[in-house]
Amino acid sequence: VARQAVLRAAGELIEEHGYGGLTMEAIARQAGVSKQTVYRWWPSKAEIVLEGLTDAAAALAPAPDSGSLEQDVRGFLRRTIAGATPQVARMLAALMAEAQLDETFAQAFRREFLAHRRQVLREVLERGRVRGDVSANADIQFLAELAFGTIWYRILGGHAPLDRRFADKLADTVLALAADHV
Amino acid sequence: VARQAVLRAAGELIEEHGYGGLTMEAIARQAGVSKQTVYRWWPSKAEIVLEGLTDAAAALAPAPDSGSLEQDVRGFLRRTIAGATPQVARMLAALMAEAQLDETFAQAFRREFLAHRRQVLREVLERGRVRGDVSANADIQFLAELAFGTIWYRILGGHAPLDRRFADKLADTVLALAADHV
Amino acid sequence: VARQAVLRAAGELIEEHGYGGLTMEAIARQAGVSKQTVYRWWPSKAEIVLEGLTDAAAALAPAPDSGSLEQDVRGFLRRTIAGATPQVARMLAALMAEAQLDETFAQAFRREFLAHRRQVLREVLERGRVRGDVSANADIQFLAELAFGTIWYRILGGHAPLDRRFADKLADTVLALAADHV
Amino acid sequence: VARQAVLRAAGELIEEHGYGGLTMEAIARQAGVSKQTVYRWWPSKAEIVLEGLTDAAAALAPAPDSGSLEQDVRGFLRRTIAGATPQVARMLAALMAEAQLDETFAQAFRREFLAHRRQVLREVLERGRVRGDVSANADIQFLAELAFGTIWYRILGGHAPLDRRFADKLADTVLALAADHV
DNA sequence: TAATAACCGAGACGGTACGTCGCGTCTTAGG
DNA sequence: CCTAAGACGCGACGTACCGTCTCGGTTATTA
Repeated sequence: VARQAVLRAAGELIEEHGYGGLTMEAIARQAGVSKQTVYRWWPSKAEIVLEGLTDAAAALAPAPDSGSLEQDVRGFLRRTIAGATPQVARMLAALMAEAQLDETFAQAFRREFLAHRRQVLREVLERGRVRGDVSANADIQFLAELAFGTIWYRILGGHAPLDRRFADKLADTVLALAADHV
Repeated sequence: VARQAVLRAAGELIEEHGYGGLTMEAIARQAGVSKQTVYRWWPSKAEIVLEGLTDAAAALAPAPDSGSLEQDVRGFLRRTIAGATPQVARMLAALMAEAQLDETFAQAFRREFLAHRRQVLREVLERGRVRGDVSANADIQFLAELAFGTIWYRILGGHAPLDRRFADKLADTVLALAADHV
Repeated sequence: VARQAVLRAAGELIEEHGYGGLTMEAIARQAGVSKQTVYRWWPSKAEIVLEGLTDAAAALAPAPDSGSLEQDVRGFLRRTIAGATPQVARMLAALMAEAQLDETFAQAFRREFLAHRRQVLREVLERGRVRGDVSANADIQFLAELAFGTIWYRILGGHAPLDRRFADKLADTVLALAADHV
Repeated sequence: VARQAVLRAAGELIEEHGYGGLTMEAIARQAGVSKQTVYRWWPSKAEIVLEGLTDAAAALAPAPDSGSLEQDVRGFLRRTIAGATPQVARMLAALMAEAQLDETFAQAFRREFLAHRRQVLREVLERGRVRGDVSANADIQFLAELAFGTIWYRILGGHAPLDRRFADKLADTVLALAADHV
């Protein structure tokens, strides 16, 4: 349907002008669709971007239990960071920005996106704790914040790349702290 | 002059309606000042908020050399986080959001604010390295990202408080990683 | 549509505050219409007034051939002057003023309004010349200027009424000069 | 003093951008004078233009009694029209426009300028009446309106030059009507 | 010779209107 | 029925002038 055209148009426009230059009018124009149609399916441009991103992120969602904490954590962070291609990173930054501006969207975004991602990592670490690979002292909630915080900081700061080296260094750090070599 | 009134008005309006509800018109109205006057001194609302914040942040700027790495790091993070009162945190979140929307402001903000803050922490750690309190293996740049990333994540996510417990846990973590007990 | 409301509002505001107090903002407000809508249909307030006036002037446009020069001239001037009610006169004055201020509008106004009105009177006199009621010596172009000049002078000067006595005196004068009793 | 600079600047700016593009700010800037100084001496731009014009018009003011009606009338109209150089004509048009926009200025302008000029011509014709060169039937007030109306029409319409031919034709017309060869 | 006043430039200031842009809602016509 | 096309009320944008208001820095007397 026209939904695809809208999502594609939104992606192209973000690529071109950044989220700041993104407007419902422009999306409709670019998609060759009437504004009414856009509003029929999404309440705000943030939701459009969120859906576009969800599609792209569908691949990296699963956090399978490989039996090894290290492999689980490293795999999760690698997949997470690999998924944050420049285009996706821009969209994520846009959503985080929007969440600061629009309290309604903020609640949805924090609850359904940020908390959910933390939850996945926490579950990985919980499994590790059951197996004894995570120290009883380790604050799993804090470790999840630490990991995602560092990732988001690069996404938003744009001062360094989101590459595999970064993913591995982050994994090393999380694993070391989880093992409570601290 | 009228500058004070504008800064105060901006603070009040952010408090009241959030940054999303902040407009140049509203600032001018609230401050009892003409729009022209606002534009005379600041090119965008982000710059107003930035200046308001800079004033508030002037106090926590110094990172004195206490002779002890732990004291320096803990003190720096405590002061940083203590400075991020709810009101200040909202402003910081607003600026980070604006930086995602306005490439011009982004450059100024990233360079002059984010990079500068990292730099202060890096210098603390460099001093520790000279004294031998920081391992040669430790990646100081990464540690700074880790610390600020985690702080920003709480600022932007709003899911947990920016309190002294948090500051201390973060300090513990950074110090452990710096000492390379990993 | 909203066009009618705009034209009516413009008329009312001119009536109330004069053309000097007429603004696009006020027109939009008075008409209960958005500024965008006003600008969608007219490039300037002068064009709005011009259209409002054209509507009002539609009635007095025809200059029928009655077979008698005197009847044609007298009829034309009577209808022209009768059409310049105080309200219409104020609008005409406003347009003439605007034409002095806005060169773009001036060209349209002079060509499409002033020249056109002169043309109608000239045609009446040309018909009279063919019938021999207008002397070969008479300068028809000049007579048209004379007639409209005198009318406009009263419109702009506001020192004397635009009544039937005036129309008839003007008609007498034009006819006498046309007959070259001079 | 600075008054001269202001008057000169106003003239230049009208020449360049027309009265519509004339602003107090621009006059002050062009004259190298502060706005305060401009406001110290004139309440509005119309008054500045009026003064500039009065200076230029000082020469053509007198309407001497030559003893001959024809010479008086022809001389008066020739001098009047010769005084309306393109630059002066633009200023006159500007003032007439301003009078339509600003009721306060309108009263001054109509009373002190328009009425006064008509008065001069009426006096010429009155002298002619005393001498018997003007018919008892002639409406002197109307003749003055006719003459000035036609002149103003050319000034405002800009469709034909204000030259000596025009002045003479107008004089012929007024004289013929005055003599009541009608 | 100094003080004192008149005048000046510079420009900040509170306002109002400008003309444009995007919002989200609505109506209309057509496939 | 879903769509494109786009008019519409709304409200913020950033700019231009308005007329008023200090603020210092001349000149040009007057004491």
